[in-house]
Amino acid sequence: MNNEKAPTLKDVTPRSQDYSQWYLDVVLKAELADYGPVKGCMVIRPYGYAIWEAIQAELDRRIKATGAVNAYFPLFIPKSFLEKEKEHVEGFSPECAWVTIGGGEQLEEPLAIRPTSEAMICSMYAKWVNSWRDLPVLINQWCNVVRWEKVTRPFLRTTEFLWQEGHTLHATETEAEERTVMMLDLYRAFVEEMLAVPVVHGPKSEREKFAGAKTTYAIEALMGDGKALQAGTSHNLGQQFGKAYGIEFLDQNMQRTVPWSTSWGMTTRLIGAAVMTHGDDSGLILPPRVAPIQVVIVPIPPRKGDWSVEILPKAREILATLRAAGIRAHLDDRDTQQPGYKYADWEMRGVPVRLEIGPKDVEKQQVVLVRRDNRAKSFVPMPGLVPAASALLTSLQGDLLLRARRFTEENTTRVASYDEFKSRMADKRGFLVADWCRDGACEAAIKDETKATVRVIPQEGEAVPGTCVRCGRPSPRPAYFAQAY
RNA sequence: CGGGAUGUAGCGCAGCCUGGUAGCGCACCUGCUUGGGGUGCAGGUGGUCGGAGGUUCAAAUCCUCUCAUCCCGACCA
Repeated sequence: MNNEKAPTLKDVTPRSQDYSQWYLDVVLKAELADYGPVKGCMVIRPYGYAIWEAIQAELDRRIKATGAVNAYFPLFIPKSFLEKEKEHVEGFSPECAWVTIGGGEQLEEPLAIRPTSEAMICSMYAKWVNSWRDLPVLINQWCNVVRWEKVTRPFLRTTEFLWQEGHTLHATETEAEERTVMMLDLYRAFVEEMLAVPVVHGPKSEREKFAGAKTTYAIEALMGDGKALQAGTSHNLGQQFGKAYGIEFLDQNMQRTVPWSTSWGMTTRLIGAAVMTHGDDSGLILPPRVAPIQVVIVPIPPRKGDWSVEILPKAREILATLRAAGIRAHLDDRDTQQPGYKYADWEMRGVPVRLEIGPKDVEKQQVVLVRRDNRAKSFVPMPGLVPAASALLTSLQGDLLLRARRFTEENTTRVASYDEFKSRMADKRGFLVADWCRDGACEAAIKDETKATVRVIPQEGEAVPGTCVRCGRPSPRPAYFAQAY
């Protein structure tokens, strides 16, 4: 049952009114992050960092399950290292931060603060790899990187951000391509299962690919305002980096061979993706699997007398029971706030399930459970609490994905004419599925005229050739277009 | 990096035009009260007015520069 109407948080801009202001409001007021003293550098506060930790824990587990291991490489990259791969340096130099002074003295060679670690890691690989027996190399790193961005937004685009970057070397081109696609699929599954964010996936256009890559694959999610957000990338780097950094191995035929490499990463941007995908006018809605608090217990004091006599002990007992069952629970025992205030407060923070325990419930040996997404209320007998709470969390997780998927589908449109493309992009935006000739000039013109870019070119299913929505030349299969974050 | 806006207490704002030693609401602290959707009352704490320089007897207020944030455009996880 759906109870009271959503009380609008008086301090959060309604999502329907101003999406981007709403986003900033909830990120700040739910205490996920705060602005630091340097432009584009945010502080990730404990509540936001706990989400990142949940993401890290599971993503790390899944990455290791593919055979990769973790390592750590230096933050500083000598200028000459970065310059070895031409396309790569051209792509990244505009957003590089440089250290030129150390210990009070001018450095002989400037050091880049890593914008990504291909240069550093490949240089080390050149020392470590000699034989086909050394392959594959499958290393992942969790770290921070810095990219000097002009326009920044908390989590979505910050000057410094946290991520994982995997870097692999393979003896064959096929194996590298398999790895690239495998990691993309791992990312897709992770984002859908953990963050309940549905994505489209496939290779990028030439124009949108990673600097120096042969092919870039990406997952892209559609946000509530109809703009697409790149949520993860996996690059097939071919032999480019191997050649540039002098990596060679002796293969089984005693031939000196340059290995094929890949790299793949996901970032703290995922937190922004989850916020934008699921939130509502009352604030955040966190997917249970990454929510720092899955169940918040709000004790209701008796009309007369002391809540510490009966209510609080019961609430503590419930807290212990839930925690023992592996549910991340929190007891809000602040006696300075009213229950109603606490409801609004925890809703704003996106806690998936609220548990109310008051005099009436103690009497009836029950608790009240309320879902964050639709505020549906259920009365649960105390003995069945753990299974009921678990089931509620599970179904909420599933429903969030379904709801987001429905939204994405409803805002994905197959367009046949450029007029339709333009009017649609000027109006509701969303994903537009359109045939495209693969010509970069045409792509650039589309961006000029509609602000939309090629997000991915999905490969599954039969290729149905068509004609380019803009110029009419042949198109092997349609691409997904959207305005991007 | 261009165009626009903003910056005064933790948050939201007034004061600036017309210079004269800083105010309101919320939050916070104390006490009582209240408690199943943001209780109420009373009393209190807190600000070198984003920063630097200038004009002036005197600057939150006028001038210059600078930094940050937001919005709109060109480049990017």
